[in-house]
Amino acid sequence: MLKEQIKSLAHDCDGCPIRHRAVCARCESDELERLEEIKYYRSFEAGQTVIWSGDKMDFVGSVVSGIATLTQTMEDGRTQMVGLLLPSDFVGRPGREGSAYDVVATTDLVMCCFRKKPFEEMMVSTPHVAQRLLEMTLDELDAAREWMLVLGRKTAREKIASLLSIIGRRDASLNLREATGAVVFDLPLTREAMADYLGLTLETVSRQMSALKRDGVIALEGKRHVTIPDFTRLMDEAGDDADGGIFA
Amino acid sequence: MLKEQIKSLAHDCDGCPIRHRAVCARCESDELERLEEIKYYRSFEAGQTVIWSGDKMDFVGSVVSGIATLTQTMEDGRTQMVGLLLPSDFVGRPGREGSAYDVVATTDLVMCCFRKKPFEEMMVSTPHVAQRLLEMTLDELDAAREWMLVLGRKTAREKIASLLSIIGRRDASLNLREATGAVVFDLPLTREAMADYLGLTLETVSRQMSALKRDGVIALEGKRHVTIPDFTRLMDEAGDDADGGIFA
DNA sequence: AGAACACTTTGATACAGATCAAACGCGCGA
DNA sequence: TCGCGCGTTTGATCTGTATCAAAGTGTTCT
Repeated sequence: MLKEQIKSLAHDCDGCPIRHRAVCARCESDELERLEEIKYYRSFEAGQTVIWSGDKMDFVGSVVSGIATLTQTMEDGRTQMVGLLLPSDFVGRPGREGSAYDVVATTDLVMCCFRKKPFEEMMVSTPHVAQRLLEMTLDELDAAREWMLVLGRKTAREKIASLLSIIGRRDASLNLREATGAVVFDLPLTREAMADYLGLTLETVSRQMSALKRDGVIALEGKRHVTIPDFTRLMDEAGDDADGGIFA
Repeated sequence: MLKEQIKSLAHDCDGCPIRHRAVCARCESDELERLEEIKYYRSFEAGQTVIWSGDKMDFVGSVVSGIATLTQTMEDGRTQMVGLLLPSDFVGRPGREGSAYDVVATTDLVMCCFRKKPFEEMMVSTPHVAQRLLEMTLDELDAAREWMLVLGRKTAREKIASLLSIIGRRDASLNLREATGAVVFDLPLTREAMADYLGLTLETVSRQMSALKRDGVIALEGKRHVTIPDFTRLMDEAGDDADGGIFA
């Protein structure tokens, strides 16, 4: 059924779900035509590795649907997630041969790819692509730095609350909000992936999830379906300034 | 004497020490002239705050000499360094009003500034500036992600070794290498700043520095002058793949 | 239905690094 | 010269999270 998804959106940027948020967001229709010429879709199943760290990357691209992770691993197996790729996020670095990270599909994944060489040429000739990529890279850098504060200075409980608030914020801005004001979403990550994100062990993640549930900060249905009755309370637990930008 | 420094390099990009590495690196001479028109120098003393988090930033700019830090602080005072700014590094984000971080001069500091509005206009009209800024931002993102692995997964000893190896690598590539092959440099950071960089307490930093010294991984003269007799050994202690790219 | 498997929860214990506390060294101004 | 202050070191103790271990849940395959 992945193949079906691909067929359904093949070669039509106008109907593309990420048209207005990805690298191509700023492109005029003539620029878009040039991109269409060099683009192609690839799909990956949940768990599949998209790129191995160190491998030569001959393409760059955008996540169209699904979720992928960027991880770094030490020789002894310790691993740290360094990026969480959601639809519209960009993968790969123009001007670098190999990937510095493992890219792994967390869910079934569809990517819109461009061969690297032609894309790099477009970067020079099409300022709108380069502009948008700069903007996206700056956003990613901001996110990485916020994450550094989480990794370096927050307690396990605060880390979990921070992660839930990041995911909840994103989902709230797009779709799922209950009439009551509660935020509801499905966790796209296993306990182990959450641990890799936060620099914890999966046991600690599990314990802190149980604790947040016991304290009424979150409600769980099954292991993955999360309800946040009071988002401000969650932000509080995350140690973030509760300036509540989301609910403005 | 800061004023003297400023005078000595005022308005002459050709003699600028960061000419070939900063945002202006790719500029042709006509583009450089346009930059010269909107640039001005500012100097800061060690310890001075360049920008407060949340403040409106009406300029962007490059570090010409000295060192500055980017830090984030929680309400209760926990702080995490999220960037270490060396000569040629860029400060500020085109397209954002306020700064998300405190920028503090760690040593006496000279910056080459551009008023934000004209600089943003140049970003559009001068592709070489935008191209170079993208490249630099991607490098910073890579550095931030390497740092995330350090913060999330490394032990205190590995963290210290990682920091020393980062500073040592930079200095080794520029200048100070002994005939013996040893790397020698002055630490530009206090123990407290190192702790903020690494997500540790200053006591732990001090203890691990003592331990590395005791074990012969580093030698100290005074508190700040560091000698690394065997860089590969240090990389080992940092838990990094000792693929020794520096000494290639 | 039952077995096999992946993911998760919970418990007992160990330990790295935090915290609290004291003292050291050194440059600087009086 | 003294003494003050800042950065640093070192010591004693505490604690949050990792580690080791076992059992629970739910899903897929036969």
